[in-house]
Amino acid sequence: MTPPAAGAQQILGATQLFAALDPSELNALAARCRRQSFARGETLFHEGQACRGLYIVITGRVRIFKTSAGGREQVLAVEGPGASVAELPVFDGGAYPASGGALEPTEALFLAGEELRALCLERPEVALKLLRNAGARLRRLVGLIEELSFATVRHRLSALLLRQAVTGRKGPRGVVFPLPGSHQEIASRIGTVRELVSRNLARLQAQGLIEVHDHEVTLLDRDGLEAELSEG
Amino acid sequence: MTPPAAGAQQILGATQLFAALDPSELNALAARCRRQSFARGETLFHEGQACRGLYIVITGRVRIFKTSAGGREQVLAVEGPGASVAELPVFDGGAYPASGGALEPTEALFLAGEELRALCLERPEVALKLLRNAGARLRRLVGLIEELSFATVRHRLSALLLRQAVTGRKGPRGVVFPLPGSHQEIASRIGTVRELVSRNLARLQAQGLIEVHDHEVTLLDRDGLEAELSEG
DNA sequence: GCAATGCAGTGACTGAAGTCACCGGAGCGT
DNA sequence: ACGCTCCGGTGACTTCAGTCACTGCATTGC
Repeated sequence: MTPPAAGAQQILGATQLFAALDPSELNALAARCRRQSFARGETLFHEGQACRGLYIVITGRVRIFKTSAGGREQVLAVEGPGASVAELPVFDGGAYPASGGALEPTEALFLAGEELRALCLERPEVALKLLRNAGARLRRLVGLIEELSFATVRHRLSALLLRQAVTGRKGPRGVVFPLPGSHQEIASRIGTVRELVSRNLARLQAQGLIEVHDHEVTLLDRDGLEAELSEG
Repeated sequence: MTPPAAGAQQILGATQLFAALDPSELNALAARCRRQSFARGETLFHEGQACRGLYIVITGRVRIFKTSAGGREQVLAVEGPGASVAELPVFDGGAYPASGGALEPTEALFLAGEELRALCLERPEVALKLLRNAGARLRRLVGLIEELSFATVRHRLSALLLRQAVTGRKGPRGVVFPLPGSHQEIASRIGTVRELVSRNLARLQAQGLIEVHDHEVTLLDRDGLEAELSEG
């Protein structure tokens, strides 16, 4: 809960949400933000808490997740620098629908709900950006539903790896990229448990589609992995 | 594709989205809508089509669904009179993320995307309403993800019945309400197949929790059914 | 009346998902 | 060095989900 940061207006101006605002508006907005720091693993907000406002990620990554009665977690989204988190519950007045936690040491700006609503009335462009964001978010959630409903764990894992591969660098035997977290974390992203991630990674490796060392994946056979997605 | 209907402004004024507009604005908006009719089972729009605009349901019900490669369907939402459908893809410029079909003979107003965006800039309250709607929609999708990820078919079916029960009337032996569609339709709502709906309904009946005749369900033991939700 | 169609029930089976228990290694604090 | 915790791997097992095949029943249309 540090005081409004110097430089907050630059940060805000760099987010796509507020890019349309002019410097004086950014200044006014920045004055209303609080800068907050979170350690790795720390929680920004809990599912069920009344929603006070939204967070804008400056550095680090935030994961949004649900927890089951049995302790399993399902990740709904992972947001990095420049993204905003929990803008939507701000508008329907309810509680946070899920929890938000820092995957890494994270800096964020917090903006109270009223401020954002007031800004939307004053500058409708901001509301349009929010709606655009909401649309994108909706798409991703629908994609997750599709995967959970239609695809096996192996499918979902393959799809995750292929998505991750676009961030990778080219190696001698294929694209190389880091595993997106521990097996546990991967499991909670694709809606399963640790053991199945381990087994399915082993299986994909046995099929010669990928190779895993440490936490580095080499994509040996992209077409083969893509074929995993279509078959039963 | 009938001409702008007389009475369209009354219909629009009755939706929560446009309730804030005054009569002259409603009139202007109504002039821009097209009234469309759909037979039971007819498709309003297909997943993947470029999104041209949104629909406002007048009468009937519309289901939003995804189709898998194997032909299975997953229902994302069912919207009735007064609700709007596909407002979100209007704002992020992409294709419809899912298909929309009429569950019953349905009348709807179609409003082109540009009109809605223009209205949002002119009357930011409308944008706020849209954001509120989006929040509610998000909540429902997150709830679906939670169910798919954590709950068994029996859980999901029990939850659906309990949700449905609030619309029922009181009978001599418990609340009575209609099954929400065929087994096939229920299956696509809770993300499974016909046979499992049949079996699980039979099982709940054998446990004495419900009774099904024709398409009428009698909820005999609400607490027992709620207990299904919490256990493994 | 008779095919055609769509809906519901059920038995048998297969394969996927998840659980439990246990092992071994890496990193950390004391 | 020691214990602690977190992570990964694996075998054995149970339960759940989904598929296939077939039956019967009602509706509809010719």
